[in-house]
Amino acid sequence: MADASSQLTDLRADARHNRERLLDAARELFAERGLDVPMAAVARRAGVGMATLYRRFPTRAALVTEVFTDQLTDCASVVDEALADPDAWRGFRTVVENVCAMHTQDRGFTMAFLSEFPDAYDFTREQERAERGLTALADRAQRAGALRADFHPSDLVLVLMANSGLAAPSQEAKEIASRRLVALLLRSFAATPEAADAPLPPPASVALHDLPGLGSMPELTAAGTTVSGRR
Amino acid sequence: MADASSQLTDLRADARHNRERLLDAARELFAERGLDVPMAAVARRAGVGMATLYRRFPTRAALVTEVFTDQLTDCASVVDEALADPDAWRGFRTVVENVCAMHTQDRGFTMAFLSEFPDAYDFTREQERAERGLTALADRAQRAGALRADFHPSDLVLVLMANSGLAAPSQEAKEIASRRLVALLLRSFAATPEAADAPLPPPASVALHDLPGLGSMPELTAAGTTVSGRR
DNA sequence: CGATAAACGGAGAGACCACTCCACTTGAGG
DNA sequence: CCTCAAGTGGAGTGGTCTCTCCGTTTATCG
Repeated sequence: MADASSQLTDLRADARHNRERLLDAARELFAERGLDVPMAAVARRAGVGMATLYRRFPTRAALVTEVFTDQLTDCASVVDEALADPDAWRGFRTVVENVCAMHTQDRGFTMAFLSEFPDAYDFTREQERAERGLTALADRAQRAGALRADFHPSDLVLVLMANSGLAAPSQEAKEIASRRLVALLLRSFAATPEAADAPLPPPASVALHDLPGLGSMPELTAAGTTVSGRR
Repeated sequence: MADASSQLTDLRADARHNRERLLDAARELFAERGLDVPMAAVARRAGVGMATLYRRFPTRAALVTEVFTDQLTDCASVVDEALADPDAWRGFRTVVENVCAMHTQDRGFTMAFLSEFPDAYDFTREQERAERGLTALADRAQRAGALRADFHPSDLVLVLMANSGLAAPSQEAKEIASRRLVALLLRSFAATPEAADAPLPPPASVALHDLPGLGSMPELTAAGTTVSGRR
């Protein structure tokens, strides 16, 4: 069972190097374009051939897992930090804000975080650890009278999923929207007036039009452009 | 400019019939599986050939537009109804609840609603009409002192996008989650204590695992099953 | 009922993607 | 420096999807 470590150290120097390049490339592309980027794009950005990518990461899930376990453990440590905060509400609030910010900044992370990976055991384990921590955090805030009694742990999942639904033409607009949404939801969770009446971050000023919506849906826009418009 | 109507009535009887079948099929499939269903699936469900589909709706956008303009006008009429309600807050609340419910029940509608269609002029017009109505509704609720002063019209778009991010293994779970999320957000918008302290619908009880997440992302699960697992 | 244009179905061209195979290259121990 | 297994790149295979072309069918009107 020392395979996990030996497999990596037994790798030849160039192979280990390429593996890093692949992970970097995947990290970038997942963040920018989500988990469904073509495998060839990852290989190309890493400057290696397809075979190298597939030899190192036999399935897409393997690559995704490898890329995001780091960030997932970061995520969990954010929770631990928050549990150390003497102010239960501030701890709770910061975690929600931070996790949502992470998800907004990295498109792929959201998708990975909200998914189940049948193969990725340690991924799932970290996921559960994060979940337990979050529940503990909520519990503490509730006992401190800062979090409403009708809050349910699953509401956190709701917040995460809601946050993942946000879309905007620019990354910046997306972050503004996320901050606002999170503040709105936190206000709804707050039990004390001072927390509930904290000022809101600026509105997102996104309209129904000028949304990327189907811009991220190739087929629809492609229908008009690919054939008739391209040439 | 009488083209729009004449084009339809000039259609041969069988063609008009097939056109209806295509719209019905598309409506069903868009609702179930989103806007990105294969065109062939639409044709097959309608019981017609590909050519018929493409002759009637040259682009996917044309089909989408045709399918959803009805529902969009329904949407707008919900707003008009709400404006007729003497209780400004109830009107506001009902609209948000209804629109979100519509979106949760129809996957495609959400995608269409949150998108811009460069070609679909009447679609855009209805979108703007709905937007104006919603703003008026919010204005009235604000003047009545039922809606917080820091509410901004764009927050409605936030609610819609947030709602669209919800995912769950079953349609029912999705609706429960949506109801809860909407209630949470409405609570955050409410200016009066009685509105803010209304009881919440039941929690969604979705965990981080057991989410469809990448289930709707073919590549990831397919990677493990298609080749090695299928046979 | 027969002529004819409108409408039809489905095969197929072209693009894209996941994943594999194999002839060539290169790092590392002797 | 030589050997050779480990490592590599990229062409190739099979599958899916969009959109078109064309030979056949059929509604409609005189």
